Amino acid sequence: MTATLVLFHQNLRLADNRALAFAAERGSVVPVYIRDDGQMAGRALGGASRWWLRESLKDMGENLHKKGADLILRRGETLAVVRDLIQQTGATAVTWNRRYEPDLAIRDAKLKSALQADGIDVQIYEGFLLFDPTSLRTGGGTPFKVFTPFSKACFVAPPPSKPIAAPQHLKGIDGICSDALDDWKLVPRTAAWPKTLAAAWDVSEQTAWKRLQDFIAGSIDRYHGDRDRPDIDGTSRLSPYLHFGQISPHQIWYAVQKAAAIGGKNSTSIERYVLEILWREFSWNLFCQFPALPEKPLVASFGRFPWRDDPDALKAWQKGLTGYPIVDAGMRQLWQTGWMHNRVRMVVASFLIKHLLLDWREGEAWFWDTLVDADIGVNAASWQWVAGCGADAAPFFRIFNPMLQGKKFDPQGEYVKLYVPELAQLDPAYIHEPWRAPLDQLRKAGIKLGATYPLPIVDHNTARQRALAALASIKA
DNA sequence: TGAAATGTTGGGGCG
DNA sequence: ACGCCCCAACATTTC
Repeated sequence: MTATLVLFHQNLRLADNRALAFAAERGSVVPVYIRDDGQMAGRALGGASRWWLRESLKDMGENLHKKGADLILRRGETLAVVRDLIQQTGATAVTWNRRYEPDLAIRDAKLKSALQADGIDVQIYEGFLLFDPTSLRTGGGTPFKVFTPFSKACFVAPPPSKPIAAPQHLKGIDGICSDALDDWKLVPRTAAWPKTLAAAWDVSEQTAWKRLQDFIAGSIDRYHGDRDRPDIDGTSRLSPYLHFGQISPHQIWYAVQKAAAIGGKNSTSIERYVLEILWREFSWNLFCQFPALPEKPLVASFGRFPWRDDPDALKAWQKGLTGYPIVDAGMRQLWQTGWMHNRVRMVVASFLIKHLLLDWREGEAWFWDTLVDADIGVNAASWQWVAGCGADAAPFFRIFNPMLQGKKFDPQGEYVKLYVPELAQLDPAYIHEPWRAPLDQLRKAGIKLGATYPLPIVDHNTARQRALAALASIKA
């Protein structure tokens, strides 16, 4: 029997894991998660992600143990750790699922050649993305910068590989020492956070799969209409599982395709959902082509955009104290649950950038820290999209009106009431613009604007004009 | 995967 | 019957 090291990064699952399957077939399996702080590329794991990672490793460790192999946790420089483990286990092969972050891909390529020079067999498998970002190109051979043709190219590309089952059994190796997960202190910075996150999420591979099945059996049929409604549980909420790999996009792709083939579901809804999965692919495609995506606006003129410096406004946004209920509800949902509904993400992002004129990178950094689904490629591409400086972006002048967005997508104010409880007693007619409510209505609802709930930190019309003027200033 | 400003049309009230 | 105004409803343009 020959031993194989399986390096886990983001594909933290047993099913549809080709690296793990390769190792299992080959002989003994040594599953390893290496915490290499030198590989953070200047960006440490966000707070919510630390919590999710800890839960993921716990769950996957248990699942691996049940199959017969114990997960080894190590901290240190990757090559050194791998060489040490090779020596201890006699492993003759190392395998992992491919990483796409441009700088990590370079590191992995170096690791591969270093190990090969040691005489080790190295196998790298796909898993995180459906389509190889380097292979999808426009007719002219350039990277896609527009979503629609990109998605069309996906549908005519060679189909993604079909998901495979988890190995039946794993043959482990005893006596390899591992760090204790608790010693890694993968905890967010506030003590209360893990509790609220744990109340919102059950982090396991099994849950991810069940969530997908439930979604396909239920709300995917109404996805087209409900996906924009934060007051309705109309989305799959798979994003964090997809980021950490409790589920693979391949599993989603084929499960949805199967449901479509069986029929009986609203086909517009199914297509819409698949397109959302492809937005994730598109984002990573962009990130692979433009490694500076998280830092640098794709549209060069935005390099001279007159962003304001206003720590108080930033803080008000982060805490959900802007005085605009739909914005505050979103920011508080984020803080409490590590997740925010997609429609509201667009609204709060537009508000930060356009109403407050704060740099989209400030928002990106906050999302990175607080989202359990924080994903560098998706986060960067999406913030640039809202800011109007990204690929196929919403034009900058598309400024969301928070009152209209609230009325349109949270018509009864149920979403606002849930996350902004100080407004819960207010007549729904005024819930998205409490400053317009008659005084007696406010009194009846126990609201004193400026005391129990803030007045708007900026006036909508004034802010809108200011944003348009700022845009004009960078033109030509 | 906007919103606001501006333009156009057509019905109805009314002198 | 006619012109005029008002204005909602819709369309187009502009930001």
